[in-house]
Amino acid sequence: MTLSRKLWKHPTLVKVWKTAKAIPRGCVTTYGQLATAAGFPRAARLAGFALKNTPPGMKLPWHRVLNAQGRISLPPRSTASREQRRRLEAEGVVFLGGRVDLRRFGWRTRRDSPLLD
DNA sequence: AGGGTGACGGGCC
DNA sequence: GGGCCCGCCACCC
Repeated sequence: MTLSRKLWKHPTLVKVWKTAKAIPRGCVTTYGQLATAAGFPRAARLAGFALKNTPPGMKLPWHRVLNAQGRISLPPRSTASREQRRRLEAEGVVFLGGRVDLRRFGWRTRRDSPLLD
């Protein structure tokens, strides 16, 4: 939105958006996992940047991305954060004490969690 | 070219 | 568990 349209074609960001689209309904992932799954390990901030600058109109489950503690990373009382929580709960994701249990609802990919599955 | 900034994360107290 | 402190990638002056 606030940034230039040139960003919308940036290959790195495109990969992040594309990966985000694959997050299944009812699951959540973290910024770090999203970045890793997109091919950029240790670039969690990149994932946050990409989501923040998602091209208007692009259909993508941005609400399924939480921080590593299972919390919503948007400003606490903002309409955006409430919207995120509302959407997640509508998919059956449960919040306890403002947190989502990533072991229960976390999206598992082969690449970033070889220990599981 | 270099410094500041994020919807972040992991290591260390 | 909660702060701090860096490192991370890409963007912006």
